[in-house]
Amino acid sequence: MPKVSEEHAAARREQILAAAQACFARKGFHATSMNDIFAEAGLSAGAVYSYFKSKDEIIATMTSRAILLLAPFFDSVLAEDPPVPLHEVMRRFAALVQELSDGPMSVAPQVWSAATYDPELAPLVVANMRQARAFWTEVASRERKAGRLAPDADPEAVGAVLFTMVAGHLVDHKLLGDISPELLARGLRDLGGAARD
Amino acid sequence: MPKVSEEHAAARREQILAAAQACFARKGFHATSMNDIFAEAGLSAGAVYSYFKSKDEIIATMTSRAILLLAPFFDSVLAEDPPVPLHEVMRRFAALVQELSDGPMSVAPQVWSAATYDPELAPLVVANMRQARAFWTEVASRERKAGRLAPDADPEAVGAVLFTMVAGHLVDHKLLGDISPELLARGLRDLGGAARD
Amino acid sequence: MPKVSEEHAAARREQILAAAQACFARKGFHATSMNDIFAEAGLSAGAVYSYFKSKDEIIATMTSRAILLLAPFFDSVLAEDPPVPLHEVMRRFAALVQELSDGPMSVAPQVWSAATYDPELAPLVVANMRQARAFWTEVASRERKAGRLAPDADPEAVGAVLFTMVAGHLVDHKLLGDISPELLARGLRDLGGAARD
Amino acid sequence: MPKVSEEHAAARREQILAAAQACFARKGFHATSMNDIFAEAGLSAGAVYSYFKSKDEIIATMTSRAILLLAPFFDSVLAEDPPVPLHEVMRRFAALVQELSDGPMSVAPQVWSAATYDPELAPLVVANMRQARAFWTEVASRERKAGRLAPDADPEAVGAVLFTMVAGHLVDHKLLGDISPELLARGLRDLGGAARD
DNA sequence: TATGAATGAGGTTTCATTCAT
DNA sequence: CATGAATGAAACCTCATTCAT
Repeated sequence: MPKVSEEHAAARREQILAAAQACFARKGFHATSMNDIFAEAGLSAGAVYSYFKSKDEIIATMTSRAILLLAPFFDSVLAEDPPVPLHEVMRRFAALVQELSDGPMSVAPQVWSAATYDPELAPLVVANMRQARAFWTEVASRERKAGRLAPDADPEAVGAVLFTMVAGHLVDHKLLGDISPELLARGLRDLGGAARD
Repeated sequence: MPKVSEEHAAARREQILAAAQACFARKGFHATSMNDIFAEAGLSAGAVYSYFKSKDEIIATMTSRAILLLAPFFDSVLAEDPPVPLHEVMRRFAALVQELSDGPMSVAPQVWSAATYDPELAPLVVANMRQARAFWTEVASRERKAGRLAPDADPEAVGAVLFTMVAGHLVDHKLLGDISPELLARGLRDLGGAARD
Repeated sequence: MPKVSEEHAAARREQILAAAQACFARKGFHATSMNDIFAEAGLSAGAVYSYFKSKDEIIATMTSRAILLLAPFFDSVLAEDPPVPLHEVMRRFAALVQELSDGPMSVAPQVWSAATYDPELAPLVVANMRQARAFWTEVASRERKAGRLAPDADPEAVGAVLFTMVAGHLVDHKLLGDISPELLARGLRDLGGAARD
Repeated sequence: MPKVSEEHAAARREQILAAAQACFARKGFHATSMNDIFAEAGLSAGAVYSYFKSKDEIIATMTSRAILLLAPFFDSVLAEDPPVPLHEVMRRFAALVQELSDGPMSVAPQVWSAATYDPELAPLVVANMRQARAFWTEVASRERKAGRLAPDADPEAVGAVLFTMVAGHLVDHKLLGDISPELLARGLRDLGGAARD
C-alpha cells in the first residue's frame, strides 16, 4: 500500500529535482524563481512544496546527491586491475566532467560558491569533497605501487594535486571550453616524464 | 583642477568596492542588499548610486579588477632569473591564494559561479582566466627550457594542468582548509619524479 | 436502519469538533490549518469534509453549541428552591467558567472577537448571549422577590450588570488567572452591603 | 535635523496605525491583508514596512497603546474631589467605551482573543489589564472611604467585580448594542441598595 | 550635491478545498 | 466511501532603484 505511494513520491522528487536543475543551470539559484521550477516541472506550487519544504531544501538535496554522480566512476576505476594509469584516470575523469557539465554537474560551481558563505550548505559539500579527495589519493597510491611514481612519493600530496584539478576543471571547462581531456592527460604525463634522461 | 575631485571619486569607488566585497564575502552576492553595502560603506543610497549605476555594475567592476590581484605575482615570478622551479611557483601561488582567500579573493568562487550562467559576466571572467592560463603555460615553457621537463613536453598541456589548479585550489582551500602550499608543491614534485629507474 | 449510520455520523462530528477545539485553543482559528485538524482528529481531509462543508462551518457549529455548555447550569440554578442567593450563583458560575476555560470554553473569546466583524457569526453569538442575559435577569428578579434586593430595584439593570461579568470574567481569568470565584462573590456581597446606617 | 524626520516618522506611524485600525475593525486581524492597509493608508508596501517590521508589530503596537485610550479617563476620575460615586464612574466609563467602541477600541476584543493563544501578545494585554484593575480597586476603596460601601468591604473584591465588567461591556455592547451606560449604573445602584429597610 | 523616504514588482510559501483513484 | 495528492489564489515581505528636497 505504501509502495505505490512511495514510488510515486520518489518519482515526483526526481521530477522536481530535474526541473530545478535545468532552471538553475540556465539562470542560477537566485534568479530562478520557484515559479520557474513549477513551470519546468509542470506542477503546481502546492505540489512542489509537498515534496520539498523550501527552495533551500531543493538545493541541499541536489548538493547531497552530487557525489552519486561520480561514485560509479570512482568505483569502476578502482575496480580495474591492473590499476589504470594516472593520466588515463584523469583523461576519463575530465571526459566525464565535460559530459555532465551541461547536465547534472552544471550546478556544481554554484554549490561550491554558495558553500563558501552558507553554513548550512558547507558541510554537505565538504562531505562530497572528502570522498573525491580520498579517491584521488588512492589513485596516487596505486600509481606508486605500480612503480609509476617514485617510492618516496607522497600519495596525499599527489592526491591533493589531482583533487584540486576537479573543481578547477569543471569551472574552466564551462567558461573556456577549450581544455580537452586529452590535453590534461598529456599535461600530467609530461609533468611525470621530467628529466627523464 | 578636476584632479582633487577625480581623486575623491576614485577613493569613493574604492570605498564602495571594499564595502561590497566585505558584504559579499559574508553573505554572498544575492543575500547582500544594497542597504548592507550602504551601511558597510557608511554612505547614503544616493551616494553609492552616483558612483555605480547598479549592483551588477559593482560586481562587474570587482570582477574586472580581479586579475590585478594576481598580476604583480605573475610579473614578479616571470622577472626572476634563473626561472623559478615549477613546484616553487605553485607553492608561492598557493600561499598567495590562501592569504587573499578571506579578503579580495573571497568573492572569486561567486564570480566563477555567476559567470557560468550570466552572459554579461562571463567575458570578464574569461579575460582574466586567459591571462592566468598564459602565465602557467609560460611557467611550463620555462621549466622545459630549464631542462626540468622533457624536451617533448607540451607547455600548453602542462600549463592547462597548472591553470586548472587555480580555481580548484581556492575553492578547496575555502571549504576544506587543510591543503597547504607545501603539500601542493610536493605533489607536483612527486608527480615529476616518476618511475625514474 | 440508518440509525447505526446516523450515530456513527454524529460521533464523527463530535470527534472533529473536539479536535478542532483543541487546535483552536492552542493556536487560534486562523493559525489552525485544516491539516492540523485532520491530524488531531486522525481523519483524512476527505473524511472531515464529508461532515463539514468548510472550516467556517466547523466554527459556526461550535459557536451554536456553546450555549449548551451553560444551559444545564442555568437550569439547575433556576430549579433550586429557595432561590440561590445572587452572590452564590456568581460564585458557582465563575467556578464553572474557570473549570471549562481550558476546555470547551477556551474558544469563546475567539468567537466573540470574530462575531465583532463577521456578519455570519454575529447572530449565532447574539442568540447565546440573549439566553445568558435572560438567565441573569431572572436571577436578579428572584433576588428581589427574596427581599435581598430593594423592591424598586430593576432586574433588567441588575441582570445587565451580572451578564456583563460573563464575558469579562472568562477573558480576565484566561489572561490574569488570579480572580477566584470567591473573590467575585465577595465583591458582589460587598457591593450589596453599602451604606447600611 | 532629525526633528523634521522624527516628526515625520511619528506622523507616518500614526497614519499607518489609524489605517490598520480601520481595516481591523472592518474585517478582523486575519482577513485584513497588508494590501488592505497599504490602500487604506495611501502608502506603498515598502513605506509601511519601513515603519513597522511586520503585521504583528502593528498589532503589538496598537495593543501597547490601548491603555492610553483610558488613562486620561482614569486620571480625571481620580482627580475629582469629592470622589465620584461608583455608579457614576461606571456610567461615565460605559459611555466612554461605547463612544470608542467603533473607533480605537474596536480592536480590543480581537486583542483579548489573540492574547488567549499568542504568547507574544499576552504580556502586553496583561499589563494594560493590571492598570485597569488597579483603577477599579482604587474606585472601590474611595467608595468605602466615602461611606458608600460597608467598612469591612474588600476593595480588591469589589474592584474585581467592576474590572470584570470592562471587557464584558465592550463585547456585549458591540454585539447586543442595547445596554446603556445608565442601565449599568442603575444596576450597580440597585445592587448596592439591597435590603435597605 | 547628497540624502534617504518612497516605490511596487516580484519573491517564497501556505492552506482551504477538490476529486481521481 | 475514503483517501490524500494536487491545486492555485493570495498572503506577507524584500529590496534595487529613484527623485523631491
